[in-house]
Amino acid sequence: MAEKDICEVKCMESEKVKEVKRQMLREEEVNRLSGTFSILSDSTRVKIIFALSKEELCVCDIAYLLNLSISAVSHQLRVLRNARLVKYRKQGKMVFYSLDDEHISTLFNEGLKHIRE
Amino acid sequence: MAEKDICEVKCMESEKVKEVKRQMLREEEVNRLSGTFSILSDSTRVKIIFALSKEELCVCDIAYLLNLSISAVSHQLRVLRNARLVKYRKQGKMVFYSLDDEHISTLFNEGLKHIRE
DNA sequence: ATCATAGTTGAGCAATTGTGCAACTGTAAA
DNA sequence: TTTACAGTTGCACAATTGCTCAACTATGAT
Repeated sequence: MAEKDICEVKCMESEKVKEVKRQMLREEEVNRLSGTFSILSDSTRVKIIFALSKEELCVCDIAYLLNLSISAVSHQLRVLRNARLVKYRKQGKMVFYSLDDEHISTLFNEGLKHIRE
Repeated sequence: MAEKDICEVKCMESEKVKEVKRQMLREEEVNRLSGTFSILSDSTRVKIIFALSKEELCVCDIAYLLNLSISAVSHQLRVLRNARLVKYRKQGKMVFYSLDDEHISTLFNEGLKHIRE
């Protein structure tokens, strides 16, 4: 990031580059964008989101479906809760989770379309 | 992930859960999906993809725009190359990069729509 | 051939992240 | 109240990741 690392051709002072610089995303937008994608960048969370896109499920159901510990699932559900991607409903000792963001399904399905070409 | 961790309510043997299990994504799909999202989960790569969605740029241009070292940018460009999200064109000593995947722009813009509500 | 420059690459480091473990909360049944 | 169970949480640790540094390749100019 030192000035010396920048090439001397001055290509970066062209109109083209200035225009890109002008349009560049703000730091906050970049962070929210990469943050959103990073939630979907883990295979456990992908499986959870897929499962919840089909049915409302309790923590135990999810652990069973993913063959993972209750603890691991709960940790990931917290991530999804913090990101407001899932909501939950308590019923006795059990907690039922479901998706709480229509955008995320769209994003998720766009990703599916991508990998399926 | 031990059996003991699974609850004893047998909720996971309901028809509902069996049906989700039947529809569940294959491991390979899950990995490709989370892999795709993980490429977009880093703010540096988000900026690079955004910049390249506007213009074809050389490594130096990108480093200048992102205020990062040539090396750091080159490392990230390799990630994008390996994922076949960018292509490059050599011209003398310089290397010009551009997007090489129409899907990724769609996914990217869907993400933008998400954060902008 | 020699030198300078644009970019690549591997090693190493610091920061982040996913999961297991164990202790904890809260609800229900005995 | 006591006990059991569904789920949560903090800590620790291993694995991954992004960047720097320095050495390297490749191209062009002298």
